[in-house]
Amino acid sequence: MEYNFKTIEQRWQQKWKVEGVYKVSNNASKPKYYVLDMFPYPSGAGLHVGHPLGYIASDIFARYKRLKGFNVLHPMGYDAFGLPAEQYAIDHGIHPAVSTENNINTFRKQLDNIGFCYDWSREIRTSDPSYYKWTQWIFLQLFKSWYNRDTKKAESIDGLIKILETEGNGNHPIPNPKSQIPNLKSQIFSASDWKGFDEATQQAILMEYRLAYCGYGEVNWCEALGTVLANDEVINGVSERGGYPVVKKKLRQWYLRITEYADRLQGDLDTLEWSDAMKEMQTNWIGKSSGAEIKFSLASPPSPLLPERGDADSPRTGRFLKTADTNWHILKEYGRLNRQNPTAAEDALWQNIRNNKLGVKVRRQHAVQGYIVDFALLEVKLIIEVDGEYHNVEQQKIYDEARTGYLKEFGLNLIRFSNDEVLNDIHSVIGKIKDEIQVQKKNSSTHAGLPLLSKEKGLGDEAKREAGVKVYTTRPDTIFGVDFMVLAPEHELVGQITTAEQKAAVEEYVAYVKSRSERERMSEKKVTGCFTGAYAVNPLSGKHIPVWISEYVLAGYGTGAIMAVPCGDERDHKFAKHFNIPVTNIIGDYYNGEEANPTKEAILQNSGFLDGIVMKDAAEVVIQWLEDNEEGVRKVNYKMRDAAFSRQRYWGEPFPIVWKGASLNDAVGQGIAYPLDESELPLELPHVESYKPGAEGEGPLANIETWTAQHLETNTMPGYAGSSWYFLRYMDPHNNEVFCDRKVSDYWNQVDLYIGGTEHAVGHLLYSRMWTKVLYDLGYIGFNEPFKKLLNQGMIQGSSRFVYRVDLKSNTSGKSEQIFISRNVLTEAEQSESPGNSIKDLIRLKFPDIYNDMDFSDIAQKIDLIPAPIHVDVNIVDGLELNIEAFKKWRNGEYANAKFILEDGKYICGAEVEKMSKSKFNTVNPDELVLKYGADTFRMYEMFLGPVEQSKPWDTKGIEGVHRFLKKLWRLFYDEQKGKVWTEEQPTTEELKTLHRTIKKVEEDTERFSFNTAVSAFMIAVNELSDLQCHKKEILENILVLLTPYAPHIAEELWQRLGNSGNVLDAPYPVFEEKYIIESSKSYPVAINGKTRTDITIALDATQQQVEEMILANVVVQKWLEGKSPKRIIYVKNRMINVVV
RNA sequence: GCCCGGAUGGCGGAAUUGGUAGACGCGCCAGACUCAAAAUCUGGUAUUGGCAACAAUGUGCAGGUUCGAUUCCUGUUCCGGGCACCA
Repeated sequence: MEYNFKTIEQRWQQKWKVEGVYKVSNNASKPKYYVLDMFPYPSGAGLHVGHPLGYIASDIFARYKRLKGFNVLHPMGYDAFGLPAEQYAIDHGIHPAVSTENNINTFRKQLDNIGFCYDWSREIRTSDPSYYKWTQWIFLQLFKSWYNRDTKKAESIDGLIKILETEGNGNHPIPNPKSQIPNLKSQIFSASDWKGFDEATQQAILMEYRLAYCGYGEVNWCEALGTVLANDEVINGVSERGGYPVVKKKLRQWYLRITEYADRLQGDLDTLEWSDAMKEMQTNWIGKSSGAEIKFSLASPPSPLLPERGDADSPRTGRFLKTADTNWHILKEYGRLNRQNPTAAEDALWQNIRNNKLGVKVRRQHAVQGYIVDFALLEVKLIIEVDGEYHNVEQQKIYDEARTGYLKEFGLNLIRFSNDEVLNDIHSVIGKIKDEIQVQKKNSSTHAGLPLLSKEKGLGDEAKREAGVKVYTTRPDTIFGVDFMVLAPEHELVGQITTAEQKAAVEEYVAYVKSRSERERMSEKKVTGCFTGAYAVNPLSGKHIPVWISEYVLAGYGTGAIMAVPCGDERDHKFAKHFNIPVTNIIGDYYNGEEANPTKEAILQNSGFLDGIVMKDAAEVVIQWLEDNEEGVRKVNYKMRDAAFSRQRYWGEPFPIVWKGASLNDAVGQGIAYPLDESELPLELPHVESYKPGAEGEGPLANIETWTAQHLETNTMPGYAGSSWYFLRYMDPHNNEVFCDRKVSDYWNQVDLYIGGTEHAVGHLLYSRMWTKVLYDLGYIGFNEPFKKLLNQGMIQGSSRFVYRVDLKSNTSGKSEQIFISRNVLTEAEQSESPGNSIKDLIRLKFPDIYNDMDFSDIAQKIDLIPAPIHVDVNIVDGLELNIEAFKKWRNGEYANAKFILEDGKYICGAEVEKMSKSKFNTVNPDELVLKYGADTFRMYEMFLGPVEQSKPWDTKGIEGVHRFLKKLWRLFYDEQKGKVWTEEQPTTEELKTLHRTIKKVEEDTERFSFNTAVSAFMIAVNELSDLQCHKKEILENILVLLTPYAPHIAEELWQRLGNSGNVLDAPYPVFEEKYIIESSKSYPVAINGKTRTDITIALDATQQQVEEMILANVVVQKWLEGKSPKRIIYVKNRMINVVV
């Protein structure tokens, strides 16, 4: 009786399906376990052998957990929205819904072949309206929420509105300090301000808080194709298809405010059982760093007319009567001391006006125009003084009046309160201040001339210039080493600061950068940049430094501007060298003049008051100085940016958003975004005939009149929308009331084991973590991390085969000839002095007729003589030998008339390991292997290839060995001639030892996902049992249970044949017993000086002394000792013995 | 460029905590069964030298720590993945 896998596998697959054995219940007394595969995108190419690797691993583990008594959730479905289906629709005119459906059917058929234990009653598809209804619903929750930094969680936007109505936003500033809202003068506003705003302004402000918000972002715009391109569709600034130019274009986009979650996404990594590498990748992506944001004011270039700071003797220009710099610092120091020792009245007032409680920033003990004032409200040019009794003295009154008058001259108004007023009637004091603020605000438009100065050192006369340029640095300690500044070319100040002479050069450079992708910009080794003509002033050293722009500074990172310290940063150094900018050395011998040194150990030099301090200590000193002097602030920065959450595409979830309030003729996207009512969900994707983008680059939905007439959003959601929460839907897939019943998600909780590739390290895995946290904050689920344990599967690579073709064209007949040269013949020719001539000679010898007919004077022909490799289908190559007959028939006989130069009568192909892909003709279809060897063999072979986590090339050849193993297993039960051979005899101790060693090994290996070694353990067990001629049911049925997760079909068949009732799927897992494998002695390796020379068998309970005696008596050891006595004998129990001579 | 992995016989890989490098399988070689082939079974197989016993070398490369390193450290080369619109 033979092992007939075809019948066996079909029978059980059928039976399991009919009996619904994989259907999982949401309430069971058993403990739960949730095993999930990463959501597959059903591509048109179908499965190749690389795809099922992770699915087999998860299937094994799910089955193993089931045997161990768990209620296991193991679902599967499809991430069915996506770009490829849309591209296919553009190319072939087939609606994405149709091609996706077809692809899913193929996918499913292929999966079923392999015998997975998915509960298909829970299947979901993201493109199904009953699914994306809930994707839209969750989007609305994001839209209707904001992140409260005080409570550190997402909360309803209604709560925020209440706060704004009662206290303004002083305690909850707008998350993005760079945001600009029309009609809003200050980022901070009071409750009454808020009430005064019109609907559009209020909504614009709320948009700045929403977790899903609308903003503007750059996309790759290809004018010629009239479409937005993905990054990987852009190569060297041109489109991959067609090679048309691609530029950056600003388009309205939706975003997720994932940056608000940066800290939690970072911190909660500690609670996850993910590989360190994966955590590290997420950590780097989040990119938390701490340092300082430093303000550099802008200066005109150094010139005789405008004195350098610190040049006290120079005449001051214009109306700016300045305190000499030396005095300025003294005043600041006084201010600092005063702040530390406030009077009772000062403190009382301070507590009532700090933190923007007035809607205006208030500074205490601030130096203004040569005086220290108690409180300065610079935005509204208001000074508040709180006076003690001595101000009633006559002399002081005169003095105070003079001071008031003096400040007034500068447009500064001063109001004065006595200590008593403040301490006894704070409310009326606050009221007076508020009134005064209003007056000042009204007057501000009439005050001509003076800018709102935050301090008295403006050289320019524009507010923007005075505002200066903020840079973020993680190395404030290097501040004195700053030799220049670099802005991102798209930095908003570039246009304003560029001088007339540099204008043309800057514009040209900005245009160049616009054509570059972010990736290209970061990987560029060549140094490029352009001087703006502007200079910035280092706030610590006063030094004027040139301001450059360069592509290596990205607008989205930090402030979009860096202070360049060439002696400490490699890129800055290259830049300085390239543009001949002098380098200041602040690290002494640590800098060799050739290379930057990013050390933190150096003792600072050339660094003003920092001289002599070790760099790592200096950072703190600098930050302190910056904060004390209001030249900068301590800052935690994240590299992570808010996630772009819209696509200008058709095949994705529509946004449940309507734009209202703009005039009727306005395009969609103007006015105010309002959410659809939840009862209107799902907002179904309309049918389209064309997938062309809208006129301004919007998605195809912009072309549908019925859509735009309703002012519905024309963008669609990106691929990761549906996949960010799908693991929740599997728990409760048919619920029409909620996305997932809270009771059900409480039962299933987190995904216990999540299996998928590292390519999702930062995309999908971060987004779904964020969504989970939002849903948790809003109380919809009870856990804040989706995937407890993560297992990364490696890629299965293809092993490509190449043939080498020489193309020749006849001069006389115009006929072309294709000659294929075998790999090693070609190698020989290539290694000769003149490869071209060698190949010519080969052709002359082998095909004189062809040779004589060709004219080799043609340059093109000469070049073509060096053949380029051509991919050939791996299925017509045996090892490296090409099947020439099959090759001639390949591709509809394209190579039917090919000529070959062979070696030993064979054509040997070239080989290379590459990504498995149809275009490389190196794909292997699992269906064919299952047909030939069966699903059980296929499953075990995929596992046997090597560790799941590791990438490895596919080689079909080894599959025979696994198949042989299963046949050998079968023969323990049934003999071809004799039929049934299994017996009910009692097992021997040897047999029990094999069994229990196997139980231990397989169980341990499965637990640690070392499936390849588990397969090998099965092989060893079957080999041993064959040697022992063991056919005993008691042993064999245990092996079958162990095998069930790996080869379920054969295990079930034999289990039933042994006369067991019930499915092997639910059999009890064998229990390992130590007593069967205990040994009394062990064969120890004996090394002399670390080199193994012999073995000695020693009792396990031997003492050091006994061992030493045995060792010294050993003949081999004596030989190596050569009469000397050993220095030391190392005896590690159960391991080895080493004799040191 | 930056971040994360990986590298062990002809091939895939094993060695779980620093302790016999190469388990298991493929391939290859030899043998048994057979008229023959397939299938199956048995034995051998890191490299070099040697009839053998045995010896030397050997885990990408160069160093280091250690009685002992595939394993830990430093540097380096090559290959794979990611880098924000592929999913």
